[in-house]
Amino acid sequence: MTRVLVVDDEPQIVRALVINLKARTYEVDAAHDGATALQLAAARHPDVVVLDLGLPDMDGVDVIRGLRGWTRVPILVLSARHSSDEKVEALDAGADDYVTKPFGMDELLARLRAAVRRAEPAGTGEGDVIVETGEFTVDLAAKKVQRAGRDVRLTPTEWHLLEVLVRNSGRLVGQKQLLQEVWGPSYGTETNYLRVYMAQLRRKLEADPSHPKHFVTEPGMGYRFEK
Amino acid sequence: MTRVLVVDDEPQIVRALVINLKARTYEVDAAHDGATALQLAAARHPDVVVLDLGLPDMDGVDVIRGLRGWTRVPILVLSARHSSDEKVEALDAGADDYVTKPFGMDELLARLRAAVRRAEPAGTGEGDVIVETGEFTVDLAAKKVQRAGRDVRLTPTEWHLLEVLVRNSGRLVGQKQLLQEVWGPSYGTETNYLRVYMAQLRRKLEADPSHPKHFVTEPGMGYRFEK
DNA sequence: CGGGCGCGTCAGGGTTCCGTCAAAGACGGC
DNA sequence: GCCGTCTTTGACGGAACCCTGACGCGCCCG
Repeated sequence: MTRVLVVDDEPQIVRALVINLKARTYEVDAAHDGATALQLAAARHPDVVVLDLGLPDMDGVDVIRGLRGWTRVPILVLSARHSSDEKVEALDAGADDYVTKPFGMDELLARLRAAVRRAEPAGTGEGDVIVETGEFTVDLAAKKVQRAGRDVRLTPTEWHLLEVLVRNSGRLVGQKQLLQEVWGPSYGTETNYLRVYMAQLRRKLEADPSHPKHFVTEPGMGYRFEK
Repeated sequence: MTRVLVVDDEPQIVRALVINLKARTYEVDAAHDGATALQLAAARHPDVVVLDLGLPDMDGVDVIRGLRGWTRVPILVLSARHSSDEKVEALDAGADDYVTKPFGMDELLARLRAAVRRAEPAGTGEGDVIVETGEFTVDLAAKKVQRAGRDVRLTPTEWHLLEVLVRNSGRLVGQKQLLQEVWGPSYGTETNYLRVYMAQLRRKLEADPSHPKHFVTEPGMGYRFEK
């Protein structure tokens, strides 16, 4: 199920979007100002954001920057402004598309589909969404982990953490980046979360959890997943 | 260098685009019909395609489908048609964006930048910048150092120091600059830090630490990293 | 020829960082 | 409204890391 975050301060627009999106089986969250939008984005991790630039509390472009600080989620900008400069500024700040009001619902939905489609992982054909180690296998598409032939049960947070690490296989991921990608942009310093959840992952997946081979700690820097 | 394929049958539009793109150091190919476009795309593997839908030999949407059969290259559609149905059809066929003529060049270029930006890998396993010497390799993105096939563990400070030196490969880096980049702006004179950590780096990476080949001391001035 | 300066090396101590455990709090399902 | 699961906290021992001071060496210059 695709999750959409709608951000607009005009209730009738939000209403129209929510109705149309829900009718097409999207899951929808709505925010009417920038602060709520950033908070909801962090909490719910939408697959795409529809963002009106004219918000009551902050500049829409700053909302884009706030999101881009920690996520690459597609951002589709709505705006009453037709000026070329506004469009360029929003797009260069990290927006993916820019639609001027009034807009046609069909067109908006088509642009939304396009944004979601290209954000999907490229590995549809033969791309290996499955990562194997000597002891366990991770299927990123199916969100499944197997060990010794048996499915391993992971909580949502555990899975999310595993996913970020596996997607950066072999590469060091800084603790700040991990925290922000899993818990949201305001959690850049709560390193104790990492300690607890890394321990959970190792207990569930490593052969010898106290001497991890695949989830390696780099003291003072971050963690690294190694096949 | 980013390569753009421009497809349009109106010579003046192609000309305007080519001039503007080349001025911004894009590499540009141009086609005036669909068949040539598909052929050029296959031969040159552009990073983004700008496609006019009104072509003389075939339907623009079929060009999109032809491309999407084998590539996910971003496609930015240009069209004189404002109808919503046309847009929806093109977008659902696999286009990434749809701009109606007449268009502003600034806006088009901004949309092009957005399309290229989101197509570039978030960080795929390969494609990292790797610096090699005869004895060890440094992967700056993965924060990984290998020597004789084995991973070498570096502490945060050691890594930071190595990073500054490697980023200035071949150039002399003054001790003051090194100190300030690694330890912070208020540390301009504690040269003993440098001595200690340079020794650590050499012990971990040089074949003969007391006769360094890659981390060269320039007495009284600073240090230099040599491949 | 001797002193001074800059650099390399080593080892100890204070501090930060990490793994582990347990328990309270929040959330959702029945 | 209760119960089980998941998340968030807090505390503690141990490990890793950073700073520091001392010493030896080679080079330049007096």
